[in-house]
Amino acid sequence: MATIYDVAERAGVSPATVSRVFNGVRVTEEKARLVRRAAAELGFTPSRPARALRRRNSEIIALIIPDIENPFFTSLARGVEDVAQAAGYSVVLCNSDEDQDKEQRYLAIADGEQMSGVILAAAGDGSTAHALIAKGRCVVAVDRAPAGLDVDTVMIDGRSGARLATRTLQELGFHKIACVTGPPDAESATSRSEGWADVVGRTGTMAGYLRHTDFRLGGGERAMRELLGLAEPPDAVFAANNLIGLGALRVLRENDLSPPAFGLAVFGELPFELPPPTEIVTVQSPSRHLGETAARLLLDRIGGDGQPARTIMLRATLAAR
Amino acid sequence: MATIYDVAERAGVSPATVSRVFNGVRVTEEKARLVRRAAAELGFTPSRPARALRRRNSEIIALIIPDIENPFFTSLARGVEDVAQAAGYSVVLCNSDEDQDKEQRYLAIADGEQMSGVILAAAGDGSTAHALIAKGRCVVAVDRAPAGLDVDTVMIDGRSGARLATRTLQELGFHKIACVTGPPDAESATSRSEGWADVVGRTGTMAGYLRHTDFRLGGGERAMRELLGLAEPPDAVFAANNLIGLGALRVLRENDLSPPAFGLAVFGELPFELPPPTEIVTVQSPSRHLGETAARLLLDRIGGDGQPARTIMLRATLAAR
DNA sequence: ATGAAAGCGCTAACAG
DNA sequence: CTGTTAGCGCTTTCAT
Repeated sequence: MATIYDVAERAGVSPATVSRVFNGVRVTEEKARLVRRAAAELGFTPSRPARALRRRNSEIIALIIPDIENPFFTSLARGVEDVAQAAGYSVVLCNSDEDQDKEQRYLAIADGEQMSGVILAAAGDGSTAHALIAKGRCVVAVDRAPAGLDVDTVMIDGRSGARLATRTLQELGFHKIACVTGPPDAESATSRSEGWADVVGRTGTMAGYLRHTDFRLGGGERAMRELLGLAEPPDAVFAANNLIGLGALRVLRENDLSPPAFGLAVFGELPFELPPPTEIVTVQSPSRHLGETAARLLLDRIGGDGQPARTIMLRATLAAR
Repeated sequence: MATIYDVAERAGVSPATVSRVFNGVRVTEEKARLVRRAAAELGFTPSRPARALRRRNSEIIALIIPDIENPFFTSLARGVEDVAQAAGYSVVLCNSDEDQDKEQRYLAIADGEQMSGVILAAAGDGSTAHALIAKGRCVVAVDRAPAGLDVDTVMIDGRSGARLATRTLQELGFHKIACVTGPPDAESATSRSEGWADVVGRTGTMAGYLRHTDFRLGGGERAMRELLGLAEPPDAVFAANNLIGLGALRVLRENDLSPPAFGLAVFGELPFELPPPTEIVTVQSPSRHLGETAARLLLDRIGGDGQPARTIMLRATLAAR
């Protein structure tokens, strides 16, 4: 492993000069050239740990997401990555697997690793980030606002998106619209069911039509089965995320109730867009944009921006059908 | 930021003892307790850069994949993660976006960051990894064997899987079977088209039925359109990966040729399994297993295993229909 | 503009 | 078993 000393010796300059060249500090063009050549000849790569140790900051940002197999989060990750890359930061993707312990472990790593900041899509109530924040490290919450965490937050306006979806189902002629959403302690879950309730509540068909489950395929299947088993089953369902929607769709098809025979509205993009024909009402969540925005906020903070915490709401839109 | 010196002082021991406690080296239980308490009180987290600098190794492994939005790779990532975690390693996920430059940049980071090793699903011919290997760092190739890179490699036996898929189409009564595969310089692409040729070649219908494109949705669409435009179009197609398959499916549906009217076989799992009914022949690639195996090989190497490079072939299997 | 030198926080000999 | 000490490779004053 070549070091700046090796490079310095070979180039006939001091280590400090080598460091300067690699950090864009002004140096005579001639010496710079010498240094670059020597570095290339030696296959020199600066040691990031050494630099991080010295500067107490690693130019890495951690992105902690609860499910790497969910296209919503991978798309979000792309957004983060694009912005971070452009600013010279690397992104470490951490998959918490909806597990608070794993999440905590990753937060500890982000801390110990002296990473510049963390973008967190929290599993559960995400209280685990407090320690980091207390140490003055930059944290941005995305998609899920952990209870009582005073940080910049980027969210999807779930309530208005849910209203949009539910209203569209009504316009399509459905009137017994159920709702399957995520766990009651997740803001993203409750805001969406609230949007649904805004539209459907007054019609008085709420009894038993609201289901909380997990944001996964299995949850959607289970809830859909329960709904179909009701004495008076619904004629349509609003699924609060893509996986729930997919699970519901599966159960519907099993029961020969494919849309549009049975109304289905889904919050969030389906993977790769299912091949048409799809008679499904889709509310596109701007996942990539969400990531870009979160990254930008985080970079602001890393840059020393000290204003009070902001919350940004991104609106979901009806996909063309 | 508390350091081991702060902890040592507070606990009334030497810094070395603190270090020992945090590294599982034997220390009197009493002192250990003292240290742990002091550390907790100070909110001490060991500095990973400092440790990495000193030990010249960071207990991080990089996983470089060409497309984070492809479920094949996210599933592979899960496999890597599970094994690495269990061994106390963190995984850094890097998305090269099928871009050699990005890939190179990530390899440089992995080097500079003194990461313990790299698992690489190379974009293109991946020659870019040579420098790393020359420096004696551990590299394992996965899914794609970069030309002339002498490292452990984990692959899917694409040829036999492709044979399986093509033969199944034949058994279903299709006899003009086309093949859409990836770029000719990707081993994963050519091995699959070879498997297809093994089965179909003798029937003499090869003329114009083999298409090379990229491993993406758009590539599948384009190739499928071309195939349908042929004077004598095929009656079935073997898609060499999931995205190509999805693209082909889209075009088929546009043309009212949904399977099973037109035969479709796909190598690799479709996202979340498309909701049934699916009349598609699917050859499941053991993506997660692939990741687990690669991680295990890498950990072996990191552990100092010096045997000659191994190549492991994992077999794909026909999914139940 | 450049060099000398002092650490950043930790680990690993080496002594005791 | 424990403490002392010398760096790991880099950045960054402070002089020059």
